[in-house]
Amino acid sequence: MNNKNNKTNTIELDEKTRQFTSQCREAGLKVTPQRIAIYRELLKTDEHPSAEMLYEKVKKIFPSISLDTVNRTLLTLNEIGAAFTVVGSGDARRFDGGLHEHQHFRCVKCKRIIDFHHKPFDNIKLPAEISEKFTVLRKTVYLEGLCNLCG
Amino acid sequence: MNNKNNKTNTIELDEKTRQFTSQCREAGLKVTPQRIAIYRELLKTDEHPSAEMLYEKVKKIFPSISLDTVNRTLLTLNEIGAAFTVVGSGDARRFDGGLHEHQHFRCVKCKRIIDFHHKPFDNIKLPAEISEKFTVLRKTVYLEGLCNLCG
DNA sequence: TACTAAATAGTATTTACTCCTATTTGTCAA
DNA sequence: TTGACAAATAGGAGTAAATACTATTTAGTA
Repeated sequence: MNNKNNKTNTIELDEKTRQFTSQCREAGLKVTPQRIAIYRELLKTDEHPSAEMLYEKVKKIFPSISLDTVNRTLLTLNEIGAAFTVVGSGDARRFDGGLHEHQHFRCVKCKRIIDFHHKPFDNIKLPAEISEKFTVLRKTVYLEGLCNLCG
Repeated sequence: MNNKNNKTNTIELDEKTRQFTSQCREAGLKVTPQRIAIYRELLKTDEHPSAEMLYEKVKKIFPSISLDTVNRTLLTLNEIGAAFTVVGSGDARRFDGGLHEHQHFRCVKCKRIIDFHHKPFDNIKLPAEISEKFTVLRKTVYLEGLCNLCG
């Protein structure tokens, strides 16, 4: 292993880019240099960037690219499964009276957050690797998908 | 049971309000009617409201309340543990190249998202109650806390 | 009852994201 | 290879969410 963290090395990156190109064509998407650049910048980092963060990186390659293009492209990648949005990110902050132990299911379409309770999820055991290194304040099982009304 | 979902009935609500009052005083916070109203409106719903949603409700009681007050108050409640923010909500959308199966730890202070991988978390078994009712697209164990740099 | 620190109202600003439109470009078929 | 067309992009405008700022009000207390 000569690559730290989850970063992708050059050979892997080129291979992934080829796969990505096919994936675009299969999905009926055009293979634009901007799209490739955004994809590659995303793979090159392990910092889970926002659209804004990637925009700054891609701008070094395409100085005239717009933030909207970066954002739209990332959402498109998410749709074809070439990249993912970090679960739970990107929505307005929501609050919870939190009276009982429970877990959340979030509908990606209508954005409803629905409580459910499954006892085995109440006390998840963390690996020592994590609990030694970080102060874990909250741990939960989080589900996303389509609710009964949207599905 | 004559209360649907997680909604709190009147008796419970009054009891919770008393507890909340003590909790404020213990934390050195003033007990203002606005604060009480916000807290009670939060408990009365199971829709996991945003600050904006609660603002609309509380405005019926205090027509001149400001959105900022609602938002600040909710963040304060979260700090003293009288309410909770829904895990993962309230931040800019973040993306992930998602090359390998992994889970996320999010630092609440610096907002870094850190990957970790704990095999037992890869295939969580859902209760039938959920998988029958909803189309679950993603399921994950999500951790929040303080990272090694902020802790 | 009067003082003080904390909280609030109202407004302004910042940030994240989405929408709109004219222009450009990748793809496909002749 | 070229031309047509749908898709994608650039740039800017618009919208929503969250935060910051400041003058005023209020809860706690002595």
